[in-house]
Amino acid sequence: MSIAPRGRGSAAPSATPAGTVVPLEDEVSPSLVDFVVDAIVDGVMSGRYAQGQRLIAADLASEYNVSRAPVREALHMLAGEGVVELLANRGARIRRLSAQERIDFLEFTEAICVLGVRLATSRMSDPACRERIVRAFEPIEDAAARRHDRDFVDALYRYHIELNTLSGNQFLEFFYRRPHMRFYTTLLSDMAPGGHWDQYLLNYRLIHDMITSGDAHSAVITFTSHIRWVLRNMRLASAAAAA
Amino acid sequence: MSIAPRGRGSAAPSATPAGTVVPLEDEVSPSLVDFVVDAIVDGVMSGRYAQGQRLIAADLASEYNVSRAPVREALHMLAGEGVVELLANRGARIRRLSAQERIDFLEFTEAICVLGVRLATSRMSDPACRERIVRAFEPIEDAAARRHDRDFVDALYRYHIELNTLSGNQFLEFFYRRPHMRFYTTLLSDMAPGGHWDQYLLNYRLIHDMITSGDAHSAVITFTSHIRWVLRNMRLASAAAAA
DNA sequence: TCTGTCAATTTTGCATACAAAATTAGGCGA
DNA sequence: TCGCCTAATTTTGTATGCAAAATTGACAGA
Repeated sequence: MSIAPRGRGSAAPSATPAGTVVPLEDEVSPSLVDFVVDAIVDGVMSGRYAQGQRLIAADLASEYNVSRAPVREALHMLAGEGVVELLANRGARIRRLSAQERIDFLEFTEAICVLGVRLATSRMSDPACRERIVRAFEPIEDAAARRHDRDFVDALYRYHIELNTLSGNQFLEFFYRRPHMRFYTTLLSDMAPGGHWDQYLLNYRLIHDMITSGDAHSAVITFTSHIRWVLRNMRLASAAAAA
Repeated sequence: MSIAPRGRGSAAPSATPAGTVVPLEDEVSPSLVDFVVDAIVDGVMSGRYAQGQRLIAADLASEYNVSRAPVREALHMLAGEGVVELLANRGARIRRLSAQERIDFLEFTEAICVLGVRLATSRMSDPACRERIVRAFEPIEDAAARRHDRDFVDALYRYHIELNTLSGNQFLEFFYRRPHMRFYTTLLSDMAPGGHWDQYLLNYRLIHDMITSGDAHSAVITFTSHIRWVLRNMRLASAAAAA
């Protein structure tokens, strides 16, 4: 586990029994709130916190060796992001997405990412941009070779971060980089490549080729078709599971 | 101004000088955090808080007659939403969007709303759905007749809320209803209809006709063309202002 | 007049205290 | 055994205190 920075207030919360993490002055001092936010997001990504799990402020406080105040502020921040949900008088839970909501989220993401694909593709005449995209594709190949679904979905997420950054649309970049997008995207890894690793990778290679060739229209068509195919698979799997 | 509910803690914060709002037990008691969040969002919508304005926690606390704790939690929540930005050791400001960021935001919104337009249009065979959309269009006509840009943009926002709700995509609905979408959309009213009221309204009537006719493809094309036209106008106006 | 410095003031960030709501545990009757 | 009631415990929501960072303001020197 990491170590909480320490700035102001008075000191670390009083009780510091045997095995707890002692806070130390690091180089810089981001706020404890940021520290806790990052820790919780990491915990969710790594699967340490499960969907729907209740988060007890006091437990988090002692785990990260801070008081409840920054923990509660962090939880409210994450609630604003949509990563946790706050129940009146009953604290915070990691937000849980039903299969349907995850399907809906992917459909939503398609709409967002299409914009990034379209705008970034029209910048491929710049070799430096093209190079960034080419490099961002490598982890996708790597994760697919290892058949590691979590890494695969994460690599796809990072690939689209690159696209959205190159798009030149600041808002798109800002939005896609926020923790909630990473959080929700991670939740897709349960369903994403499913049993279709080969076709999935083939599709993305095609998308990548279209993007790097600078043909925005074809890139959009190819990307959209791929996501619609994934959505069909997810809906089929979901219907099968219900029956 | 409204009145803060009161639940637990101990009581209202000690000092209650002459003209301050005395908290009262209302029917229900949503948390003070929710109360403050709503109050700040309302303040931003109504223009009482300006873009970039610094929000002093202690001032808000005494204004709403609560302590700083719920105010800080509310500010963190709004920071998670992207309505305010938190600067380290320097508190909160209402988020300010540059002209370029507002243009980028509209381009982003296009991508989102296209999904709602497409999905909702395919539901127009249900008369009840169609009726809701038809009614949601009336405030648009009304605001346009009054040439009231803020109301106009707000009516457009609500119209798209209806579309996104009818879309059946729960995530789209969830996302579009969040305060930050309303907040950012409101910021567009500076630039939105600009000097093009008549064409803008004509375009939206056409979009509305396409949607209610149930022709999803045409609805998407019409909507996209309209937003691209608005984007061109905004970019021209922005370039002209820079020169 | 402008600019830089330093003390006074303001404001933030965090820890802590405590009442009320929620949860848990234990016991009692069916 | 099961369900229900009540008391003990946990947990939340809010208020408050205080040290450090940021801001303000007054003042000296250019």
